[in-house]
Amino acid sequence: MKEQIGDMSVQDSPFARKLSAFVRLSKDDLLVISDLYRRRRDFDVGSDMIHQGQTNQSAYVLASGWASSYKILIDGTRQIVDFQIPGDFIGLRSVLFRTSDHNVEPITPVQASEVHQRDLLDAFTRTPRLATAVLWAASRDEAMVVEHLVDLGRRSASVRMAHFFLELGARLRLVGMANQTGFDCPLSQSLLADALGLSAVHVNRVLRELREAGMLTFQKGKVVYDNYEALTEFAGFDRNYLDHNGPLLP
Amino acid sequence: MKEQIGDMSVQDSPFARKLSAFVRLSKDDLLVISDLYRRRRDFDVGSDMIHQGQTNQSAYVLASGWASSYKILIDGTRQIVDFQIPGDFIGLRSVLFRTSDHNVEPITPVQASEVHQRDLLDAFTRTPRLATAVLWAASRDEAMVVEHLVDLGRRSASVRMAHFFLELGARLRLVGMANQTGFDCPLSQSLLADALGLSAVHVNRVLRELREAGMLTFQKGKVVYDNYEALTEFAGFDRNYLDHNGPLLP
DNA sequence: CTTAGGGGCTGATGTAGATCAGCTTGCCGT
DNA sequence: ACGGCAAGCTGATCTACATCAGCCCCTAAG
Repeated sequence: MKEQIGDMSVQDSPFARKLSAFVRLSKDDLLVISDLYRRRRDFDVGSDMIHQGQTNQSAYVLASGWASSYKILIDGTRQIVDFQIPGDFIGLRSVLFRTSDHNVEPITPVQASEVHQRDLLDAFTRTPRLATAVLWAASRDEAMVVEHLVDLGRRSASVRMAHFFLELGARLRLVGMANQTGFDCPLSQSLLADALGLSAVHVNRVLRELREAGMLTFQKGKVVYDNYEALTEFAGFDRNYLDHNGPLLP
Repeated sequence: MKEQIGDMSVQDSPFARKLSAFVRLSKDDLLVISDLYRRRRDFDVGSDMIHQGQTNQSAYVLASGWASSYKILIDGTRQIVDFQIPGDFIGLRSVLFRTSDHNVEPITPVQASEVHQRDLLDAFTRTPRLATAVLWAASRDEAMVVEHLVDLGRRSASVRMAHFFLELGARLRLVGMANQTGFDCPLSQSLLADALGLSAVHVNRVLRELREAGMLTFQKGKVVYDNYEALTEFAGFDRNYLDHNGPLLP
């Protein structure tokens, strides 16, 4: 049971797969990971996984389902910082800082492995490569946040939207949940609004715009790339911005 | 010479000081750091330290001066992601990803220690605590980027500006370059504009607004908090958002 | 079957901030 | 001792998006 996650072995879990992409992990490393991985938990929509201000929080690795991490402002509005999909690490900062600076909420029912602070830090000292791997993963997340920052600062609503769906598609493809033609997407228009810094009304109009321009359709929980070429062109999307050419540590 | 940086010992360098704040570092750890720290380089305004797309970049630790990291868009506009002040790590992502996803440019003449990719990764395997420390520092940077994201997504220009100067002041205070009354600030209004996602014209008006409201004055390279209380209130600034209550690893 | 609530959708109106245009000041090089 | 040029500053106009208001449709609960 220790090396098995549901019916797949550790090496095949999205998380280990993602880490292996940039730091080659030994059998021992994988064992340490599988140990971290033991505790499975389920969350329903509406029950926060992590929330702002709370201390001594665990982190999680998402096994299935989608989540969103966000911040609430004094005036009640919120800004979604990112969506999490299977394989993503959740709440790393709330572990490292001891008190969480953001919320994480399931968008669909979620299965996740709980990782305790102590276990994580122990694992780092025992297997330094893992620490490097997690640093890498954290940096990749930061790169995405930076890209979102640029979106909000300097791109128009429609370009922003296009960029968002291209990035999301690229991420989902890495875990086999999307292909060139599109993907299933459980996000509502108001979630999109909170992520893109727009009003829900405007999200609706922009989606129509993209649809009528024959570039992308998002309806009934499905995203379809009607013209991938035109869309990447329109968004100025760097198509290999999530590829990082091979393992860093051999 | 090895344990001395200029005229101060390693433990006193802003970088080591920052890291020590959250991971207690042994004498050995400090030695490894001082070794990383050897290579000193100077940069003038106008000569990029790091630029987008370039591979096999070094990282740097800023010893003196200010820098800005930014991205350029296809249409020529740019978005500044963050400013770096002494003690800050620069270009970590460009080392971990092997090719840089952003630019870094000095704002004032800069002195920095160059850190080679190999040395950094070696240091991680030799002293796992250092890896954890750097992970922590990277996460702290991410937290700031997230805060900027919220700024751009959901805060008005004036609140954004107020928040920016409060955060900057807090960071500068950590390295002894500011106090409660204000600090020296080499940023131009158009740099502010590129950082806050505004036009230079609007930055000017917002600065006037804050000044006339008696909250903050930024003129002739000096920031003065005219009414710190009112300002934090106005910005909804969490005054301990960069404190992370003591070392993570004892 | 009826209703209540959430998501999507649309038109009308309002506004924060961009853009354009120009003017002033200080600074740097010749 | 003068031109050039970046930084700051200001007024007038324009526009991308928000806000407000209301409709339809679907599902879930009574």
